[in-house]
Amino acid sequence: MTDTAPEPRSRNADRSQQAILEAARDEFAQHGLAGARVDRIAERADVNKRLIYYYFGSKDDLFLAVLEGVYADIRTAEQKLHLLALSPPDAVRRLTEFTWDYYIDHPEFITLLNSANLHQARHLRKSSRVREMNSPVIQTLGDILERGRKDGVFRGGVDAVQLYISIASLAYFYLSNNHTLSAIFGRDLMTGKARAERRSHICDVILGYVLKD
Amino acid sequence: MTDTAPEPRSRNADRSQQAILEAARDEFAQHGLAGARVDRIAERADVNKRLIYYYFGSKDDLFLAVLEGVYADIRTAEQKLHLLALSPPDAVRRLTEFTWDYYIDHPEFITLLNSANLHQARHLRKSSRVREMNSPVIQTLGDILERGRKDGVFRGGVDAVQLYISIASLAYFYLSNNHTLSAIFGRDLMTGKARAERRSHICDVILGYVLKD
Amino acid sequence: MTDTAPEPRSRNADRSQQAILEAARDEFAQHGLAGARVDRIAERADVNKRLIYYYFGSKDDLFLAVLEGVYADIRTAEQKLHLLALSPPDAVRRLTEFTWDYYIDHPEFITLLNSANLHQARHLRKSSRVREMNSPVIQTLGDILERGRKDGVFRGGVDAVQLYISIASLAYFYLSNNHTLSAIFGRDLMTGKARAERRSHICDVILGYVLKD
Amino acid sequence: MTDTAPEPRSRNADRSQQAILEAARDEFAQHGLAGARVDRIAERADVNKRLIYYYFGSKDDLFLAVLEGVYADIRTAEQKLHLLALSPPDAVRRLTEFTWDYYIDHPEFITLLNSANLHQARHLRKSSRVREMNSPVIQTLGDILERGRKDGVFRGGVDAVQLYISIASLAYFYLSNNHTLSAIFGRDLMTGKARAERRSHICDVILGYVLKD
DNA sequence: TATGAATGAGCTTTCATTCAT
DNA sequence: CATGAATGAAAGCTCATTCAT
Repeated sequence: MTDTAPEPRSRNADRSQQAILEAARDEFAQHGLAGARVDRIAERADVNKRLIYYYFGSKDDLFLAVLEGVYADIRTAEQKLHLLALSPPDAVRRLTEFTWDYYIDHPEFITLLNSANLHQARHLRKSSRVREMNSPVIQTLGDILERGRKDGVFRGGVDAVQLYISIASLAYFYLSNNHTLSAIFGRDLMTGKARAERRSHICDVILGYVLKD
Repeated sequence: MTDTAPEPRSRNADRSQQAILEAARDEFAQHGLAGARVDRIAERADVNKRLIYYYFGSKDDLFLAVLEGVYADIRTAEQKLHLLALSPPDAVRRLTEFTWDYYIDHPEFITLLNSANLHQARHLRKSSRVREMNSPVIQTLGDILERGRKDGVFRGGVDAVQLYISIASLAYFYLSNNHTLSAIFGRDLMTGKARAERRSHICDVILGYVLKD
Repeated sequence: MTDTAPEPRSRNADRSQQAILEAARDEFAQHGLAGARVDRIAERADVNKRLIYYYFGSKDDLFLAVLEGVYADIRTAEQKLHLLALSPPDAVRRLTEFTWDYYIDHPEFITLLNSANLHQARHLRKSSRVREMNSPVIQTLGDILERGRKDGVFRGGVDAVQLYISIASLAYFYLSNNHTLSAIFGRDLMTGKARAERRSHICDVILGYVLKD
Repeated sequence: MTDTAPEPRSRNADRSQQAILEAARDEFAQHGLAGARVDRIAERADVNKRLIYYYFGSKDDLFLAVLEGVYADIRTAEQKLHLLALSPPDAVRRLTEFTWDYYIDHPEFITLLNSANLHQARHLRKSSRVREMNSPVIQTLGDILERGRKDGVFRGGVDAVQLYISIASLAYFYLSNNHTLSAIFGRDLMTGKARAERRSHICDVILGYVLKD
């Protein structure tokens, strides 16, 4: 009966929480954990600062909540890839392109992860939610590699975790460090052309590696 | 005879500046720019806090000085590789292994770069010194790729900058993000064994890519 | 019945702001802008130092708020003089005596103005409030001078602004510089007798000037 | 023989001291005692900061030295007026115009005096030199007033000290407070025309007062 | 559920001054 | 006579957090 019954009391509550989370995500992404300001988060979210503490307890806990959110988001997106419906080479390419595209579309993901790692992931280790979210794509990728090997198109002995990390590496580092790289190489790595070249290069590297000669 | 030249009057000055730089490098590496504390830097360097401002002007400028230092260090180390004395495949492997080993030996390099990028490299852009330090290894790598292609061992069409970034990517990301990755995959990525595997994997990926089938 | 209206929620806020303003006025008057200490202001006002920044933003802005306050005060007092109800000579004498008495009763006004001028009134120029407070007494004084001239008791060609400044000058300088003057002339200029003589002298000078022979 | 022999050792010493005094005078005039920076004084004087302490002991003592200097200067200038050679009205006018002109030419004099007074002249009271410099012009002015009265051109009962202070007041206040006055009256009081008008007005006021009807 | 007022601890930076040569 | 190196104390200001309603 009351399945779809809206709970009027919690409407604004949900909205406030959501607004805080989004504001916090942007603020943490932009300034890092230490550089982020609770005041600015309240301002961005257009809520009273006290409310942040009411809902999330502390700046650190809020940061954790943000991290859990962005992790859940990328897992959800991975889920929709349906890699098993593709041939092994296509699946690997698809995953590689998806990874790049996702980072491009969610630049905050990168700086948030960097912050988490600066603090030695002490936030994540506290979070059972994230550990349970353990990427199911690893299992899938393992299956694909195995099938490819059986089909005679993939080389053998490839560890799914290593490959998954490598795929992420090639996209992540370029975007995460684009400012210093651009400064050092004296060329803008974020023009449309440069990005297309990188995307293509990454696929070449990954497929050049997994494909049997 | 005058080998042991009389200590110049600025001897202690140099020592103080050096001590500050090292302490700052560690502090910034550990806590990021915003999280670093000038007090702690003074304590680590065993100098009066005021002296930091006397020599470096501000926290930001000190950060820049640290960045310039670590960049100079890695450039110096790259210079000693003598890649041109090796066959193209050996040279690429050597560069790849060097990159990994350097990051392993200088973990502070990674977090410092992350901090610099969080702030959109605004520090680096102010530094003509760094821009002039523009990696000469790129030129070398280009030559190697060209020679390998002529020898018929390397595929053609490989951009030296892209390859250089990819080599760095595969090492950097693993180390930079090892905390979150370890948490997510539920296994310690920094054991001796895991590191050896990664080192080997990276070489496989890079050589798998550049070598002609 | 509701005479003793319920304390509005901001009651304490107002009280705190007022306490800060008063404490700041005294501190700035005593030590000048640069010599004033925010810590001391907090102590004098018996509020947390942080609250000063919460309400006033910065030491400079607080100084401006103080200036606006003392200007508003003297304008209010001038308004109550009802000069137009007096004969021209009485009105001029009244204004002159009021000016002297006001400075005597509000010694902080003088040092605050000196501070403002040391900083080239950059605070005041930012304040539209003060500019709008443009002394209406000037208009009144102009009317009085004109009437006196028509009555044949005042000399002609007297500029109201010049006269107003001169009236202020004769009182202000004596009080502002009384310390150096006392030191140089080797006599205490602030005894009751000395003050009475000065008050009388000022009236003589001003009236000796405006009155027709 | 060696009457005019330069003392080489003290040449630079004198020059340094003089440079410091001038730099300090400007710095104190510009920023007040509390706002002045010893570093800036050293910079302005182009001497090592340590030298300031070597010669003057402390910031406070340096300020006193500056004060003594500017007092000596104005006394010297007054001495050259030869007021006794003039008719009483001319002498009074001459002194009035001199006072105005001197303040115009030495704006630092005004802010320095304000600073001294802010600190309740505690510096001056320590200085026997200044007390001994007790303005001899007072004596002269007294004589002039007496002669004028005997001549039947001046009113009687005029106190020389009061008159001297009034002459100074009318010039000093206008210049000292010109920034706030300009802001309030919304007109620039320092244009050439405005200054000429003030100069003339001051003479009118003083002579209007002392001259017998 | 929501909020304006308030705070203690600590931040970066400044400053007059002294040390050592 | 002159100076670069160094410092203790304290300045203005910030920040995450809590109180009171």
